[in-house]
Amino acid sequence: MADEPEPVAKKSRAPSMHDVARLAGVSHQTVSRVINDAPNIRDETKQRVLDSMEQLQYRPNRAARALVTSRSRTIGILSASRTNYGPAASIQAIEDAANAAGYAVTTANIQGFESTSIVRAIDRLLDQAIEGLVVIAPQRRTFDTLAGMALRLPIVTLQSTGTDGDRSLSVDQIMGARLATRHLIELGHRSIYHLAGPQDWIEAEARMTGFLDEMNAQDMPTTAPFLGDWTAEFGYFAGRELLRVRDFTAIFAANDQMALGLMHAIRDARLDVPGDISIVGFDDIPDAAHFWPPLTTVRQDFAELGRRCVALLLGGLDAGEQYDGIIAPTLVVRGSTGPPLNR
Amino acid sequence: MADEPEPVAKKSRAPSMHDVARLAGVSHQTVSRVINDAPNIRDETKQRVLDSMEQLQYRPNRAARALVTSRSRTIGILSASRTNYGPAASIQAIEDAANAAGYAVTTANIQGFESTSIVRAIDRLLDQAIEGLVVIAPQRRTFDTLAGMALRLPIVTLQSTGTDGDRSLSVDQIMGARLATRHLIELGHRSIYHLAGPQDWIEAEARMTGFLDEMNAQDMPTTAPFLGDWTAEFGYFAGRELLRVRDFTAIFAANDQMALGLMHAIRDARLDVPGDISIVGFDDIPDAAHFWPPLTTVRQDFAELGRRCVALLLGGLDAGEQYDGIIAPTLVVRGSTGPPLNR
DNA sequence: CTCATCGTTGTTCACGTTCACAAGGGTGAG
DNA sequence: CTCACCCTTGTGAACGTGAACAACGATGAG
Repeated sequence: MADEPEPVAKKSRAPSMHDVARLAGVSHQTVSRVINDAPNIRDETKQRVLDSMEQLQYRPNRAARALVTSRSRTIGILSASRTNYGPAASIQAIEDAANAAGYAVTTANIQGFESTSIVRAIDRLLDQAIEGLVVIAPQRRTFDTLAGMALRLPIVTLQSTGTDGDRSLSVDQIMGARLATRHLIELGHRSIYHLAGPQDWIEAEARMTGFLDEMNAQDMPTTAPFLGDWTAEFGYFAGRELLRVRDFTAIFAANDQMALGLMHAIRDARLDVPGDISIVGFDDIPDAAHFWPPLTTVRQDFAELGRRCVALLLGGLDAGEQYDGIIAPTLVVRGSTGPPLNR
Repeated sequence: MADEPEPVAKKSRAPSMHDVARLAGVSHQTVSRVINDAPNIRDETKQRVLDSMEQLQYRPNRAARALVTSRSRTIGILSASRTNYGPAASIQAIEDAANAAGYAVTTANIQGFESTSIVRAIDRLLDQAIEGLVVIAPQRRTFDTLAGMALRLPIVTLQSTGTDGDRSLSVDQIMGARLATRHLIELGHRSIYHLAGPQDWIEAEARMTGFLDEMNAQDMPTTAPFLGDWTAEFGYFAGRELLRVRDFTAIFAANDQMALGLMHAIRDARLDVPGDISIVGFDDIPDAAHFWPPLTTVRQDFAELGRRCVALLLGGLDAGEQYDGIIAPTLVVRGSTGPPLNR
């Protein structure tokens, strides 16, 4: 354990500001000024510092900076089911935008359904000293828990909650659902089912609301929606159930995966889509155009959503921007819908 | 801007160890010992500290800890195309496992195809002072760039690179491809095409190798594989191209999305899957069971992969475990394959 | 020529934690 | 009774950075 020679490298430690300063023949504060490009530095000095940084492969120590400024420059994302296309695309976009703004991103996933799992996830984010929180694809319970924790953080949610406390930003799910429903009605369908998302999910509720709103607006009789779990698997079994009665000519599924499962069940019953039954989905995942038949669905611009989300979060608390936080979805008509022919 | 009263709260600052220490009537060091549960603390003292922490809602300051220990307890993930199911599932699993071990995770995404983009992504991770790096779904170029940067970090890649420098862990892509190919041969197919992934991708190469190996092993003639881009869209157009000649009875696609596109093109040509043409995919994404027809494919256990990945990274450098880093994939036979009937 | 001012750079401290070491009190052996 | 030792706790320094303030030289006005 005696002192070792260590000819060139002084320590195995990463170079610090002081090392750069020494090499450049200035004080560490001057180096700091160069890094944060403060005004009033002589060009020649600045260049010398930059050269030294380059030569030493210097990297600012984020922890030290965070300590002294008490700013972590980190954004937290709280999400559920991040293997689904929508959340994944949103996370991606948020991360890109955050990085561009010099922020890092950490994510935490809600594992189960109990609220302890939610608390744990938020705890992990708080441990990271996040400066802002984005909530993706949430369930109502998430918000209740969040509200109960009384966080002192800017929070943006990617789905409108209806509550006023936090700012939200979302694709207008209700309008999307109305577009889908109206499309079916205009094709001549009179008996339309809705295969909804799970109870308690904000998005599922909004889509269901949109469906019921439009049906009522057009004086159409409605039946109670089926509650699903977003998976193709569930769509398949729901389809088999529904086909026992078959008192409908169209189904609006709350997402593309369930629509896929539905179509599977319908084909199994030797019925035709859209001849016997029309199907509309929601999300426009990349695969939807190649389902059989290609799926009519509602497109959400996840990337745009992510970008605006970060802008909202980092743009500070400039209110007023709060209410253009709604992005209009568009209907994409493909082969899975048509007039109710075989009846 | 005058001083405000602030009756109760001394500062708006978060409570620190000293605050806890003062409240509990001990020194900050004792608090530190409680947090890191060091031995030799009287139970009564410990409890008093815990109570104070609870009362003040104390949270350790990660930045301060990182500064003094020079350990960030953060793992970096470098990924490409994280909206795809495979990478997304892997990231999820890695994050869960890392969190369980008390580590945080940051991800960086390779945006384009130039190596500057790769360098930038790694730079962002290094700014976070990551202690280990996981590389997911990489292209060869990623590794070249990585090697050029000579990082002093433990690196684990989720796909075998063939190079010895870094430790890798992977589903055995070659074996998976052989399973798929053998299945087609055993069904009686003699002319089989391979729709491969993009050039330069490790996984794509491995699957192609597996395909060619098995074909050669069984003395089957092979044609040059088609190179795709993983998307259903490409699969669709590739299918249209291939069907102009139609000198084959089966196609092995390098992933499920391309297989989906292929089946779309085949139906458009009024041909039957599997009657006219059999299709095998790769990945077993959750939707694959509900494609039409349900897709025969190769299942990879992404979750297991992620778990082992973190174990490998954090388990330190205990060599010897290095070579059980291969997870066997399994073939899942569904409706998209059958004997070549209509010929 | 003198003094104020501005542009540039340096000095010192604080952030919240862990580490190395020291100090205090109790216990047991001789 | 005394001393050594262990258990428990405290003290001071250090990590790398940014903020506040000070200091220095040059410049320009009077």
